Amino acid sequence: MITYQNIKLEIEKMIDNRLWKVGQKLPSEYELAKYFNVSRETLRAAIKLLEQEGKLLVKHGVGTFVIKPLPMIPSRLEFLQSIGTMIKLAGLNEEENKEMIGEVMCTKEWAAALNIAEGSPVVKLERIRYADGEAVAYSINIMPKELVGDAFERVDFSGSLFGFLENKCKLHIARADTELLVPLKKDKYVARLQIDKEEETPVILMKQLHYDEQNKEVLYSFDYLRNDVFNFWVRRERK
Amino acid sequence: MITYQNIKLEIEKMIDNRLWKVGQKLPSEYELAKYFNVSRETLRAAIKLLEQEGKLLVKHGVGTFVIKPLPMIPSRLEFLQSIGTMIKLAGLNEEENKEMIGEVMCTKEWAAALNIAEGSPVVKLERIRYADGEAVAYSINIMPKELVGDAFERVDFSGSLFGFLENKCKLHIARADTELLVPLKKDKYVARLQIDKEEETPVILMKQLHYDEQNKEVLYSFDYLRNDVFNFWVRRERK
DNA sequence: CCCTCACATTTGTCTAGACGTCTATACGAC
DNA sequence: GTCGTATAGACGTCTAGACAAATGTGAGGG
Repeated sequence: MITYQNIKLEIEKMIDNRLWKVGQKLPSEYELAKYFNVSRETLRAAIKLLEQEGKLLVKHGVGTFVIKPLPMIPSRLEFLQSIGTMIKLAGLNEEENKEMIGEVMCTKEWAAALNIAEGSPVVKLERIRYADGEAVAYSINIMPKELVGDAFERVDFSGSLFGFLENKCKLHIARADTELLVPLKKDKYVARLQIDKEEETPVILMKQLHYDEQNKEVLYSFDYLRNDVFNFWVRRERK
Repeated sequence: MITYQNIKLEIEKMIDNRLWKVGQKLPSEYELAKYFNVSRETLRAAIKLLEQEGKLLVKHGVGTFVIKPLPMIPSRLEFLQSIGTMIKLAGLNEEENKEMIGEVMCTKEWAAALNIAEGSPVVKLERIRYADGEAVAYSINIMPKELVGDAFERVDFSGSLFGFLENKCKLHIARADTELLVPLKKDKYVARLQIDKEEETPVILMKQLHYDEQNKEVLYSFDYLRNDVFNFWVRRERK
C-alpha cells in the first residue's frame, strides 16, 4: 500500500542514493505526485516529515531542496532515556547498587516540583551506577507515595525504574523537563564520584521533572554524572 | 480570513478559558469542523499544531484531550539565541568588551568541527559579557575567513554577532549543535569569571557549532557561562 | 544600465467526500 | 458472571481540484 510514510522512505532513499545532489532542487510537488501516482497533498505530507527531520528545505514559490545531512549525535538531550540505557547503548557493562530506598517526607523543593504538599509521603530511591565496574553516576529519584502506592514494598525493585513504574504502577513516563547545571563543589554527592584525588573529575548535575502522557508530575530526579563519561548534545533551532 | 492557524489560536483560547477542563475530551473533529465552518482536514491541521506543542493529546479511535499545560520555561535550550539576547531578555543591562579580534590559523579541533583544513585562516573573536556591570560570560567565536571575508576589517564590529554575520556577510545562522559540559578547573577562561575568591562560582561551558539554513558550518563558538546566572532547560521526549 | 511590471512557476491552503483503522461498549452465548 | 463479537463513534489517510501567495524571470521603458 502506498502511504505518505512509504513515500517519505522512498524519497529518503533517493536522497541517500544521491539521486539529487546536496543543495539541488527536487522536481516540483506536482511532478513528484505524478511520479508516485498519489495526490499532491499526500506527497506534501511526506515532504513535511522530511522537512521536520531537517533533510529537506522547502522555499515558498521556489522549490524544495536537499539539505546537507547533519551528523549523527550520540546521546541527544531531546530524547529522554534512562541512565542505564545510556550506559548500555555506549556498549558498557552496566551495574548498580541501591544506596537507599524507602519512604520519607517531601521537602519544600520536591513539593514545588512535584506539585504536592510539603511533608506528604514520597518514595526516595538512591543508586550508584557503574559502567564496566567504575562509578559513573549517582541517581536520586523521588516519587509521590500516592502514585506508586506500595509497589516498592511488595516487589523487590531492580533494573529499570521506567520499566518498573510502567509495569507495577501503571505510570508511563512520556517526557521530562531537564535542567543541566554544575553542582557546587561542596555537594556531598559529587564526592561519591571522585575517584582520582589529584585530577578533579568533572561532574554535571541533571535535575529532571518527569511527566506522564497527560503532563502529570510523576518523578523528580537528580542525576550526578561524570562529564568525562557522559556527553550531552542538543540541536538548537533559531526561531 | 479563516485559516488553520486562526483556528489553532481559537482553540488555544478556548482551552485557556477553561471551556474544556484539563483531561476532558474535546468534541469530535467532525463537530469542531462544523462549528468552525471548515473542512475536517483544515481543523485537523490546527489540532496537529496544538498536539505538537504538547497542548492536546490525540488518541486514535477515542478522541482528543486537553493536556495539563506545562509551565513556561526560561531560556529553553531548544531555541537558539545569542548570549546578548539572553541577558537582555532577563531584563538586565548588557555590555561587552572585545578582548581580541583578528585572523589566526585554524587548530585541529576547530578544523574538524568547521569542516575546513587545519591551518587555514579563521577569524577569532573573544569577548567578555557583562550583565548589569558584572562579568557573566566569556565568549570565543571562530569563523572561516573564506566565509566572512574582510567584513571584520572593513566594518567595526559591535553588538550582535548573528546580526553582523547576516547583514555584512550574508550568513544566516539557522541552527546549532550544542554540547554542554563542565570545564576543567584549570581552564584559564574559567578564571576570568571568578569574582569571589572564597565561594567558587560555578561555570558551564557551551561548545556550539552553528549552521546556516543548508547545514553548512558557519561558526564555532565556546561560551563560558556563570551557571548562577544562566539556567538551561530542555524538554525531553521519550521515543 | 537599472527599474518596474506582468507572467509563469512553485509552494501554501482549503474543500467535500470517501474509506480504513482503532477503541470502547453493549449484547449475546455459554 | 465471563468471554467473544458486533457495532458505533472517533481518528487516520487519501483524492482531485481550486485558488492564494511568494518568487524568479524576462520584456519593456526610462
